[in-house]
Amino acid sequence: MSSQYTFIGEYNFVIDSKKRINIPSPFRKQLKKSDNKTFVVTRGIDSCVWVYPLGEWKKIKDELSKLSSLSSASRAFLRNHLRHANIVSYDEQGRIILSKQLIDYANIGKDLTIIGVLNKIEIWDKKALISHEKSSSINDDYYEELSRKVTV
Amino acid sequence: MSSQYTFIGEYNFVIDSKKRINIPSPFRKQLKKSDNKTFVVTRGIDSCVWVYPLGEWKKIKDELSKLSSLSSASRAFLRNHLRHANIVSYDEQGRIILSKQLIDYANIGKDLTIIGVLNKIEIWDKKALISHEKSSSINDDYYEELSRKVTV
DNA sequence: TAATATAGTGGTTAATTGTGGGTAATTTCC
DNA sequence: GGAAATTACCCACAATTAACCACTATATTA
Repeated sequence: MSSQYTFIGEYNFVIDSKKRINIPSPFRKQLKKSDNKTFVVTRGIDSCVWVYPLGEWKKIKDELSKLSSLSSASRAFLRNHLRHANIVSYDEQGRIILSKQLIDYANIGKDLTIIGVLNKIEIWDKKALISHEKSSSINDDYYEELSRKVTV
Repeated sequence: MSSQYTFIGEYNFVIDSKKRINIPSPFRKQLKKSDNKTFVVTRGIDSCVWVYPLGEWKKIKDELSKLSSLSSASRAFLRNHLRHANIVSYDEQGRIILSKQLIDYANIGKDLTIIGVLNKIEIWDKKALISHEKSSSINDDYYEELSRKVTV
């Protein structure tokens, strides 16, 4: 199940007073017509925000749809994965709006670092990312994540 | 057989003195013309209220009779929950009215948390949800497995 | 190099959303 | 039946959000 998207590179942007965040133009250009200028944003594993193109998120949704509400573990899992997600479209200028919850979660101040991670985009508070890198093993996390992709 | 509805995200609302509850606007916007601004509300399996768009509800009802794969206990369980269903339409402001029975069942006070769970919507008492999260012990292995499956 | 397009950022205005009430119609109860 | 409570159907409004418009800096093209 290979992704059609290849988001790579790093960008430094700012968030404005209306909580609008620019999605780097090279990323937007990769969106399909069917993505309808729409992303799904949610909590990342570290204190960052994950951004998926709508089409990519639909794959996740399809997996989630298979889970039965009769299982309490499934219910808890669904809740935890869905409640922090938002569907957002970008405006004429290419910006999306982040919810206050996600901004708080990722400790987003003014300066951001946006990173392409293959099929998804990560939004970090600039300082938070730096200290996260220092604090230890960002590389481990990525390898961990990559290993998951290859295994499946 | 995936649903046409994709309710996701979390909203914090209040219930007013007339027991009216606002359905988050992004959820209402997903309703089809044929849903006729109408939901079916019923007891959730956890102590929350489940809300289905009318069309989705009909599908679920139909499916239920075909679900021979489920144990009879599960079917009985589900039927029992579906039995307490009410049909409600939302008013000009987008609010539905909850029956006293459902309010009692879900221990609904003033502050609510509404969560989109794909084809249905859950209404929780805010505090009740928090304590439910704390108390419910999830099977870590299973949870881990799910998250591996879903992480794209 | 001048002209043109694009990308990122900032504002203004108009519409929407969530919440609160009021009043008439309906139901419930004695 | 009539009083009391409940429900349905309106109207109001502050706060938030969405839809535009504008400007600057960089890159591209002729």
